[in-house]
Amino acid sequence: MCARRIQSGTKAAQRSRRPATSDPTREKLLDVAGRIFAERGYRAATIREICVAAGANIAAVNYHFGDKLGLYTEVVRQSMRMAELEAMQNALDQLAPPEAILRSVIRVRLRGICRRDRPDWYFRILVHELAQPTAALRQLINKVGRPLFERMLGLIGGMIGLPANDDKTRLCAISVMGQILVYVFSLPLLTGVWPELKMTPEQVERIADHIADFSLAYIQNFRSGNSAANPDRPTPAPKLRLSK
Amino acid sequence: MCARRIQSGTKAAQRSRRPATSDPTREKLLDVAGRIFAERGYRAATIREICVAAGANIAAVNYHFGDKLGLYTEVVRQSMRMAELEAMQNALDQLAPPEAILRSVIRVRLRGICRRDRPDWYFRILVHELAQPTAALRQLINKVGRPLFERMLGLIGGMIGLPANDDKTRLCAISVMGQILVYVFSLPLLTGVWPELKMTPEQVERIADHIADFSLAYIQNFRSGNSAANPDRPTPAPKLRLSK
DNA sequence: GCCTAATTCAAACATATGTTTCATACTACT
DNA sequence: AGTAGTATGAAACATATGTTTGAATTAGGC
Repeated sequence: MCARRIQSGTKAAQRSRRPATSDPTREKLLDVAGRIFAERGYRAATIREICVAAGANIAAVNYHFGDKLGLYTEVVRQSMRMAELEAMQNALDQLAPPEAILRSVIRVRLRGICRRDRPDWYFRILVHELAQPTAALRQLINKVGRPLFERMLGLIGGMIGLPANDDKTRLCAISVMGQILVYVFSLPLLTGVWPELKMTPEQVERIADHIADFSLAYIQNFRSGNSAANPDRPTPAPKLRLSK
Repeated sequence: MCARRIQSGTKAAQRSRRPATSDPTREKLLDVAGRIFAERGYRAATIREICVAAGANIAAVNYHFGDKLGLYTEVVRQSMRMAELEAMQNALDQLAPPEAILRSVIRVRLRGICRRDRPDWYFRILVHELAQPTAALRQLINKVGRPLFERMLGLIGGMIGLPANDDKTRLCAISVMGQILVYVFSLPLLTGVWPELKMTPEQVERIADHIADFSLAYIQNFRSGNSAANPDRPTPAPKLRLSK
């Protein structure tokens, strides 16, 4: 009878007490909340909707997680654990040629986006966080965005013969990431103007290959003939740095 | 005394009655609402916040626009009018070489994104609509997304020698659009991993040039040697269509 | 100068939603 | 079996927010 009062007072206490016990309703709540938060975002998702979807009482989330933000934080943390795992897994193929690695990274990222059932929640949650930020955004950037970006920087920097912190390397990395992210950030827009786009596994594979081809055309050309990428360019490409 | 009751009953009636009268509070309300809706999205924006920012009473929006959705609809409609105007303006330079046109389109779009003061509201509103759709999304796609996409399709299709409705043309158009949109959809993420990115006019110009260079490398190479874009590609690029 | 209609205002109303409360059911241990 | 700690349930509470109401104020026409 006093347990819940302790929890509502210090939400973290209850967490440290039972670190990984298999509480069925708690697990169900986390699972359902992940789906709903990813779908609607933090603000639009309601505790009642989550609880009825999980078959739990309205007070359950408050009992197990302190408050709505506690639940959200736990969902984000869990999602990011998965993201880290995935990143570690991908880091194994370091000995392949960089072109193949880039192709693989693009494919894996794009695959992770379209499977609706399984959680790539951190990606859909990231969409909502970017539209309407929460305290979780910083963590999400550091744990999800940065690893992908750093990986791209290392890969591309090596391929174009520039350091990872060169502006040109960063611009190229953003170009590649942009081509990937557009399929998760603005998928409704794309299907709106291109109804045949269904993101089936075969389509995703084909899209990933296109993005790799599209990107490698510039990257490999840059490597060979450094500044002569586009002869018919109007301005002669001044080499000023973005960060002065 | 009965006027407001008529309005709340049929919101459109009041619109048709006074088509373009310069009502100061109505104008102020629209202006402020555009800013706030673009910033917070439809759901998170509150009528009270809009009204106090406009120096109007809480009942003003209900009196002038019927309800919150009426105000939002009007804001979106007005934004899209501007978008159309801009699109018409850009369509003038049709006689330049396609490379120059593509470069210009990229630059104009990217410029429109970063000016915080002026309304490119439809772009920031589009971000929120994609994260959390409303009835306005379909219009926004048709009026904002489709023109840009169609323009890209025509341009790129002509450059790579494929029809506008070819999958390859569409993939290329999405690649270009993705590189642009990533700077508006995930700017917080980019500044998170690259703090020096400030989106000053000079930086924006440099970024636009990079995107053009990056894209033209593939497009122009595709035009000259159709399938031999990447010799060291593992799979031999099967030519199956995305839409079977 | 007054009257009618339009507009503005402060307050109230209705609903949605996060949160709390206390009673009840359940589980594990002795 | 009995009991302490834990979990669940139904209802109530507090707040935020869209909406409405009726009075007060202003503007324009005779």
